[in-house]
Amino acid sequence: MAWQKGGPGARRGYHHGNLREALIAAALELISKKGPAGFTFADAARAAGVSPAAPYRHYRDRDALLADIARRGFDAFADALAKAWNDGKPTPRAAFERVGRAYLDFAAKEPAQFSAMFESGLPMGDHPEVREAGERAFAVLRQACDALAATLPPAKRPPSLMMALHIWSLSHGIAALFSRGDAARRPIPMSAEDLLEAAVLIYLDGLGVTSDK
Amino acid sequence: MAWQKGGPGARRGYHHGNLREALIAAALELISKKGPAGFTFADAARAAGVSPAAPYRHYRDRDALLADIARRGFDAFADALAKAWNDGKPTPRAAFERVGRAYLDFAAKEPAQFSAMFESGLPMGDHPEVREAGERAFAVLRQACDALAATLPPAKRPPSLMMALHIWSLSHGIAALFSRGDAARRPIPMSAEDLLEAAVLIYLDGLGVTSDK
DNA sequence: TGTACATCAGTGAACGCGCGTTCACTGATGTAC
DNA sequence: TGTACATCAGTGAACGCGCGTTCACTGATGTAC
Repeated sequence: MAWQKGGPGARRGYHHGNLREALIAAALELISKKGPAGFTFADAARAAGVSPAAPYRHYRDRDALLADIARRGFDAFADALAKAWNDGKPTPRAAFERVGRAYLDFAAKEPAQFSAMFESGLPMGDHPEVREAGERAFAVLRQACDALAATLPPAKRPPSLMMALHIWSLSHGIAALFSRGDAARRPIPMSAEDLLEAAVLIYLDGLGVTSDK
Repeated sequence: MAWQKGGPGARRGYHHGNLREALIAAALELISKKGPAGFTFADAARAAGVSPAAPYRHYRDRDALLADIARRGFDAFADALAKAWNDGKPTPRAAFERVGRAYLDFAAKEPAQFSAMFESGLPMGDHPEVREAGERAFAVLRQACDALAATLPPAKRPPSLMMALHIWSLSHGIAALFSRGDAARRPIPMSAEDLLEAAVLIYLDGLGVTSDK
């Protein structure tokens, strides 16, 4: 909760000072409680403690707010994946595992952003900046796959785009079904992280990536 | 469109005769256009050509209608998967591939039902019959994994529950990201079916299931 | 085969409610001189 | 350092709208005798 300067006790006056951020925080809170369809523009305004007309100073409509949340979510997601990848150190293989886990971590720790990113139903065509942010996140994964594929002899080297799509799908499926933090989650007798780790292990074995690489 | 007896020209009178089915059909139509959150009880009534009060004769509220759709979706899904499995004939391996493709087929051909099943945000706790139908569908996949695992020597045999969760997650991820029929779909340079087939191939290689089995 | 009656599955009018949105406004802030 | 003024970011009242839901009702159907 980063309010404006002045510390926690400093209550705002007529001007909120940070309404944009406050609206986003409020929307995330509401999304995590009731899903991406479960909040209204008026709800967000109420939660931020302003009049229902105030949000219009910052967003054209509810979809614009949701799109902004999704875009920021993808940016944070890309950052988290890039940090986990850490240029493939110490080995591409070890770093790769970290990327997969970072995917689940994000879904588990930021279910609201995750929802906004993947389940908001925003038409991608209407929000190119969201799609582009999503592509940046995917590019990190793609890069990791490139590096990992490069450890294989050329004859056995799989297309890194396909690899990336596989890992993305697998991670996304696990996250969507088992790792999210809300009521739609389905219970399983193991952790989502372990489930993904085992799957990636098997998948890489199938590709011929040796474990000690 | 199975109306009541009498053929296409037979217009109903005061009684609709098949309102329950008509409401479901209308809701599916609306879901496929605007997502599972994109329709109201009144919308469904209007689309079915009845007064806004009529649906209350059949469903307590909108969620009950949505849950019924999800339950029927899972039932149809389980049937489709079971049909694809076909008792593992001619070989477990070949049948297994069919099951995966059936998963994608369902998502592609019935995006509205798929949405209602996985993205409606219905709390599973409030709708046990939906959860149970989902479990029946999963059981088909589990059975297929059992049969496939049994072709491996006991020492190398993976837990079939884990296998089933892997394949389910992978299929679901691909379906959710690339195979659905709506605007949220992301474009990729290959078909979802081919993507899944390649992933399953690699995954099974990793497990040591030989292709000719 | 008729008829009386119970039940079912609709109607349509009405209601309260909250949402989205607009509007003229005004307090707070920044800046030119 | 003061002051006048433009701009920004809020207010709060108002509006039309459609939704969810209830209600007394009524047409259609099924059934007992």
